Amino acid sequence: MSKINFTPAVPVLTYERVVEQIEEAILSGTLEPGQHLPSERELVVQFSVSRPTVREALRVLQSRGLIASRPGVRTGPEVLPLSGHALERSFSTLARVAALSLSDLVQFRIVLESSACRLAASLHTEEQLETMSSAVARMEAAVHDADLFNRADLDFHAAVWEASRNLLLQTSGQAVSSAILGLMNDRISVAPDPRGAMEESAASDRALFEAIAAGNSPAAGAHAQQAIADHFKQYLDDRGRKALHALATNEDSTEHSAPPA
Amino acid sequence: MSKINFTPAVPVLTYERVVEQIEEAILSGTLEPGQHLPSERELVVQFSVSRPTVREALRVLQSRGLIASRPGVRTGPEVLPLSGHALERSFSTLARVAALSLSDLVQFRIVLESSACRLAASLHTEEQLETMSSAVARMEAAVHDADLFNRADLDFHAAVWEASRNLLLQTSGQAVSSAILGLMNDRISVAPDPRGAMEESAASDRALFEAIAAGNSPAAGAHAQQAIADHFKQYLDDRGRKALHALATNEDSTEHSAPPA
DNA sequence: ACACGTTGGAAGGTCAGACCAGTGACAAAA
DNA sequence: TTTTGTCACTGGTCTGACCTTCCAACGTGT
Repeated sequence: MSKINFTPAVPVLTYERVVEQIEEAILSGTLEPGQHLPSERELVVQFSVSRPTVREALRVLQSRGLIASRPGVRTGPEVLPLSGHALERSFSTLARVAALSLSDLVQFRIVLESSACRLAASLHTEEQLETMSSAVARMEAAVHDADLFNRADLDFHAAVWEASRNLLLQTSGQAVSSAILGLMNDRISVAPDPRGAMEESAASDRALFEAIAAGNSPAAGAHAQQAIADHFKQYLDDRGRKALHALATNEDSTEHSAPPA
Repeated sequence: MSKINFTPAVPVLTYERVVEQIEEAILSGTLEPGQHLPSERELVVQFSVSRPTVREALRVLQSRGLIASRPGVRTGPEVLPLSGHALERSFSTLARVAALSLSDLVQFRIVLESSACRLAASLHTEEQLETMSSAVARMEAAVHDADLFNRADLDFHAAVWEASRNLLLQTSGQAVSSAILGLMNDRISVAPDPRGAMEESAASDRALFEAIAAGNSPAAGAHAQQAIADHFKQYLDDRGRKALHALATNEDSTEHSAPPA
């Protein structure tokens, strides 16, 4: 009556064991970002495997964004700081294959960013508020220069993400934003009315900033949702628009300060 | 004074070009899940590169969850259906390194799952409602059997994710849930009071189900948030608890139906 | 005619050894 | 001191080989 459950005796691939050991060393902090792995030939000796095996392992780690290697550098492959790069690629891949899901992607971003804004309103520091304030000011001053404007816009949103104090939310949000940008660039390239769009965008970011600064979480969340929905409305399908009502914080909370039409 | 700008003549790695071509074929649908790539030796001929190069490319695609290869099979590497596996790994990796972020992970799940419940309340189909209903009933009938109970619990949540009608939300949510489970297993293994916990869990899922069935999005979102916060309260840090108030739908919307204490 | 064991070839996994094109530190030359 | 050239070593790629595993076709025996 003993409940022994034998586990399948799956063969363990050699390169996988190399991956595991190196990954463990990186994730556990034994190898910190900026440090370097031994050279491939040295790893061959240490793991007692052949160079192709080591290289396959390094390729896998590379594709996971954990290391980077360049030919000629004498210090060996470098351990990278952990980034959302792999996460972003996963989002893009999923978005591309899941049929017609730019709408889903936008909806997802609304969920993430409005939550981040709620959190930011509640948890922000003075310093982060400074950063946001300066970024919004730079946006308003740069409606004539799309390049400067976009940079300030990115800075503002980055500050909001950071103020949410949730690294996972921050990384996922930025990854999904990048994924949206990437897919949009594949379909449409220019905005019809740059100047007007920038002014609208700056105004909505200003309103969002003030809600965050005031610590008004529901208003901040509502503003973020409205801003994203306006900005990407051409990409939302019927279901996406219907979903907005379900996501609205409460029956009428989006109306206590009308955003610019 | 001409403005010629030479672009950097970066070397393009051979295996990367192989990856790009195969990935493009898969993502564009030319190669569908279940189909097979040519064998490694055949790819060597088609790409005019050596076998190690082909193998490195295949390893990368494999680590991205796009293909799978087994020795001996005569049909070549198989194209896999796209899954959130890579996404889940990304979440787990991020969660593991971002210091002490089980709290962040739980917070993130609250954001995703409460949004999914809001959407599910608004967009569910009759069939999905059936599935949820049956799953909740099975949970209530299985408080004596942890195994059966957990399976029904998973079924219920899977149905909710599916009813959100957002594949990205669904995949991310399930990925983050799996990541939480994985990390919890590393830290603590048994619940102190299985029976009581199961009854509580069943009751809160029942309440959640009724809110969804009634199409009450705010209530569904609030129930989900409360349920997850209760279930993982031991993993939430101070900031996480404070954040709950910011995420609460509105000043008092969580109180119009008191969840079980 | 059917079922069953055998077997050969093809697949992926691994290895050893080699060459090339970069890199970077150091020494020689201006 | 600054520039230039050298050279050892790196990663990128290739060749060719061997092993184990798998599967399909074959040839048995019933």
